[in-house]
Amino acid sequence: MTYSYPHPRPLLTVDAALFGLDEEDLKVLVIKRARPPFENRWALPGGHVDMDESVDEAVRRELREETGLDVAHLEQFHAFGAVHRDPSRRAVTVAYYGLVRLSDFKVKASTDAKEAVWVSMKKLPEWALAFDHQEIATVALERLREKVRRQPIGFHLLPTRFTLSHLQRLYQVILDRDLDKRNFRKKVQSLGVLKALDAVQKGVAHRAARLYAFDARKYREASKRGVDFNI
Amino acid sequence: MTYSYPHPRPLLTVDAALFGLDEEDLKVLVIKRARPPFENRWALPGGHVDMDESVDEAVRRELREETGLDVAHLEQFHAFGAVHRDPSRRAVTVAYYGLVRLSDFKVKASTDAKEAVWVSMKKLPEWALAFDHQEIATVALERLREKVRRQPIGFHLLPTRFTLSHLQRLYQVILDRDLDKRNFRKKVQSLGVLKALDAVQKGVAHRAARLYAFDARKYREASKRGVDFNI
DNA sequence: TCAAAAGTGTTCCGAATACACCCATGA
DNA sequence: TCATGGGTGTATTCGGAACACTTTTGA
Repeated sequence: MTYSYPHPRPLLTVDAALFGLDEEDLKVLVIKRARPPFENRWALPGGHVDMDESVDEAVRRELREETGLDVAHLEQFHAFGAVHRDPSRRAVTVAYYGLVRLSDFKVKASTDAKEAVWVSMKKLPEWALAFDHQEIATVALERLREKVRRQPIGFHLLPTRFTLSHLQRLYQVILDRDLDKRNFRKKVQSLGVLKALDAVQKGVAHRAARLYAFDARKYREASKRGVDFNI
Repeated sequence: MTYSYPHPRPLLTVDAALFGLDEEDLKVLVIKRARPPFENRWALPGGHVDMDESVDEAVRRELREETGLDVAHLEQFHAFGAVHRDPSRRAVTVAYYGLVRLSDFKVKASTDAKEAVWVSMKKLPEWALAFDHQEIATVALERLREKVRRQPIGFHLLPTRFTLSHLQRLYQVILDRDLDKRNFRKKVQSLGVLKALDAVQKGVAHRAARLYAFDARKYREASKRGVDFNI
């Protein structure tokens, strides 16, 4: 069965730069391609847009199929449409970035056959990603940087219970600069989207820090009246 | 001649919300469709992406063909991919917004056969645009609002020589709120991207205002070190 | 002389920044 | 007892916001 059209059509795909944070760095998920073009090379997860699904649905389906992940925050940011970005055919891709809790992912990864690796954004060039995927990931990070200063979406990268130091480290890694501890705590607590828990860290070789959780209800309220997270 | 593929492919199009400012309001350009679907209805300019051009090139070509315009600032902002956004076929569009100097356009419009109208953004619903074009125009304006606060791209909507009151009005119309005259002048002049000309308005029934021009060289310098136009 | 818009400074307030020490805990 | 990170407050600076009157010009 083939499908014919009076004019040639570019292939329409979706790709996603999924970000995760571990002890080391901000990571992006790449998977090994099973098929040409770029067979056995590393690429961002993604695939074709089918006729009976929206573009947003397509990227969620592909992520489910290729990573088994449900992504906390997924956002379209740019369409990449250079003529030869895929050397083997004309393909235009709509790109998304997503935030993943790495603590969740580690479990699911073991149940999935696909070869998937979290790569430090700093080391991305060494991986020589397929297509224009390095550019896509780089632009994705730029957009995440902008977004994270307007909305506290960074929470989605952390475990559900986290310390203020974890949160500060998250912003330092994304923004690639140091933040003052006292000012950061003042600011983040003034947003009123954190819930202090009656619990502290366990198993650390120093004073245990209080645990906090992201309060989704307070956040939605705050979102409406406009959150300013310009740290 | 037809073109066949092993899987069905959505049609890929581009559309542009071109903004212009006149004495009355912020306007968006709509053109009357010559062909189905939505024949004789109003729609944003746009069309198919050809195989031998990038998506960015496609939108510029379509604008040239349909409006004869060269657009000062043109920026991709979102891909719209709902399944039934085009009721007659599966089509995904990459949307752009652009800024046009209406003073220039008026000349060119007369040399062009196409039926094109500048519609006030406030009256857009009355025009019942084809497809999801009203949504596209609305989102475009939201993005323009955000952008105009980070980069002084608004200049592209004004004649090359303008008064500070013109500029203030521009921002008031885009942001849909009043601005304080003294604060606005302080702020915009502190950006250092304006060049005061040795000329004043002519033919006004009140004190003539000084004319200014946008200084592209100073702007590029300012852009590099990061412009903050948070008025 | 009147109407209409041009042009111009100061005060106040809130937010961002800079900055250093003691505390609790487990090893 | 020591190493490690947790936790806390104040003073200063800067930018944003509020605010009203005089000047110039053509009709």
